[in-house]
Amino acid sequence: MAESGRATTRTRATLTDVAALADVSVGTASRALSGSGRMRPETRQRVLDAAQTLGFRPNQQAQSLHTGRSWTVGLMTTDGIGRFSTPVLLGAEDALGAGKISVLLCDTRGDLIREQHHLRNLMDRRVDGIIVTGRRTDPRPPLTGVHDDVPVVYALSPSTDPADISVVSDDHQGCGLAIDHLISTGRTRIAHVTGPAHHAAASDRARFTQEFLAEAGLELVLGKPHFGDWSEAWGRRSAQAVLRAAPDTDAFFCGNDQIARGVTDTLRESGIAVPDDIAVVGYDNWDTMALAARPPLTTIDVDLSEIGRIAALRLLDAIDDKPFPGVHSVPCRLVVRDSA
Amino acid sequence: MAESGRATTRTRATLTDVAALADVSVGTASRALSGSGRMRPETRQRVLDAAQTLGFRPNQQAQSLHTGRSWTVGLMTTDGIGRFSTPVLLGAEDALGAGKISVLLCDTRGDLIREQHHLRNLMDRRVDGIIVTGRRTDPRPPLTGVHDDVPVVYALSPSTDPADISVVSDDHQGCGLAIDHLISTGRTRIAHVTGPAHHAAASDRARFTQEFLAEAGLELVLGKPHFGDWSEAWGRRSAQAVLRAAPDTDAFFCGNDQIARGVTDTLRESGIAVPDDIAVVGYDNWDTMALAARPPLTTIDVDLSEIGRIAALRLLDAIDDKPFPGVHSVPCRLVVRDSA
DNA sequence: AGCAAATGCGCAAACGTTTTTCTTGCCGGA
DNA sequence: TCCGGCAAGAAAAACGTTTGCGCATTTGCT
Repeated sequence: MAESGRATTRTRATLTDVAALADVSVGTASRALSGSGRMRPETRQRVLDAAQTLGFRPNQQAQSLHTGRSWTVGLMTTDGIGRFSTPVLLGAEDALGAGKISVLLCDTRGDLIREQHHLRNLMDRRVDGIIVTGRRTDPRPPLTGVHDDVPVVYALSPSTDPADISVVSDDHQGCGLAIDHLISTGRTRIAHVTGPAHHAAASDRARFTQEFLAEAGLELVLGKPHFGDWSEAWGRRSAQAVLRAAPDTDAFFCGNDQIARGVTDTLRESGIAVPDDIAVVGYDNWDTMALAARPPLTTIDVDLSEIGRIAALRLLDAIDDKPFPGVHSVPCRLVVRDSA
Repeated sequence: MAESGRATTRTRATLTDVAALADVSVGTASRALSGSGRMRPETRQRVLDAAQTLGFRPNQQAQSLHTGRSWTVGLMTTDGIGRFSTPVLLGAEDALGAGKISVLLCDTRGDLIREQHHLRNLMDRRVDGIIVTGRRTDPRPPLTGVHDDVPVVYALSPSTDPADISVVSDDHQGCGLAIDHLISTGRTRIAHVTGPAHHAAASDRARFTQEFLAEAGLELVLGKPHFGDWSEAWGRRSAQAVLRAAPDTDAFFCGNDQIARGVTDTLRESGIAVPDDIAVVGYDNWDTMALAARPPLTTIDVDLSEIGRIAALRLLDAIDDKPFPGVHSVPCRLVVRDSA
């Protein structure tokens, strides 16, 4: 690489160098730097100075080899690093990086072979723990081949094994926020448009929505949720269909922001005022969608980075031999903008 | 973690264990497994069998400590892990993971303190190299404090130091694709709407666009590019302004897909047919935008994951002591959909 | 003054590999 | 018979730390 100017040292100083310069043994140097052990303040200072002048930084690999801790966790994301895993990942990285733990990124692209490959790699590197995250909220089978003493936390997609540690979004509470908001602003004829029924994120939210409505003595417009896909196009189409079949609808609660945006587009183009005539609530609080919609969407923020953060904290607990098994739910927040 | 069923071994087998089981010395065991050194085939087989039955996997930390290579590279992303860095990151991870190299993820959130913190961490971990990526295409100052023998590759945002290794998108060629396409489909009154003038991505593309038009004996509608921000709202507003001032405009070339989408929305709502009356070309090929627009956008694909891949390959070269300094441009692709 | 206790620090083992050097036994050739 | 050469594998050094143990030297107490 051999650029001239900006470099620091040509060969890195080792503890032996420091010890030599301070005229003590390596053991003493080590203790001086770690602050442990008893020694004359003057000696300690001499070591500190030596380390300073040599720009000494301990070799993590050597430390890890000795202590058995790598100060590293694996972050497996099962589908690319999409819109959902990214904030989770960042939340985790943030919480872990605050300590001296680094994150090894592994993307399996949903491929089991790749997952195994990465997993072996992580084991070989003696990671202290693993966080697994996926795009879907559907439960996933637990990782296989993880060594006993390496804890695993599942984020976003819980493990199918309830004895594992999982951190998920509280869809139930999220739907409650949305429905409460709509009802408290006087809406009673509420439609629910969402993604494919075979996605947990769609079917769960639909079920919760109906439960909350039932508690208020209401039921969905047309009696049932509208399953489709997560796209704007589906939002546009379903809005048309609902308007035709139930013109007195006064609110749409949508399974995600893209659908919600599609719905608002159809409404606007049909000359229906949002939220005056019909209110629209989205889900996810995906900025680019929610803010660009006309009007900007009132929506449920899933707080993905908080999920990542909690997952990291639970992992740290488990690494520290104080695991909290089970499913941990992270509450959502209602973000009120102009659409409801 | 103490689940019962799925585990493998309670304590991991070490090379010493393998050697003991095979009744050879550790040195011999090591050579048997690495395939180097001469020995009786029978002995080698005995070691292989022992390793197999014990499920032996070499401890990477120990290997690294000895060989001085960590088989690890740092991936520093300077602003969250946004829409731009993510594909770059994945491309890099893919190219590196193909070997046995793992990726350490560091997010600086644009904070210099954090950058230094992460950098020290990476140095302490003896990474073999570093890839730096940012959201903007503006050049960035080189990393400071990197040890001499650790190569760095800058992806997406080039380093201001031309002696560094940078991999960027070929904006010049990309603009050429767009303008060629528009001209070859008979457009001559082309407007350019883009982001803030102080973003290289905006000013560069604007300049290149004008150059290509000039080559064809044309110039921009209203004589100059329209700088604003990267939002749909700006796309909508500027489209209105352009239509008012230059009603004979027959094409919009936009600095990104969000602006392009805003433009198409305004056109559609003004009763102007896209692309029959006016063509629209975006930039970035951001699926969620380009596909959801009406009509779906013809746009320039920046091939971010290829940038990541190339960056990884250049880094491997440099790690291998065969660096190719300078700026490497990755060509864009024209994706033709329905808007032009 | 004399002895126990405390202090300061060096020595060496250990972590799990790889690699170099050294030992042993065997064979063939003079 | 003796020795050179060679093959197979053992032993040991090395990578850079941390840490238990023990040896001096100092301190404190009678």
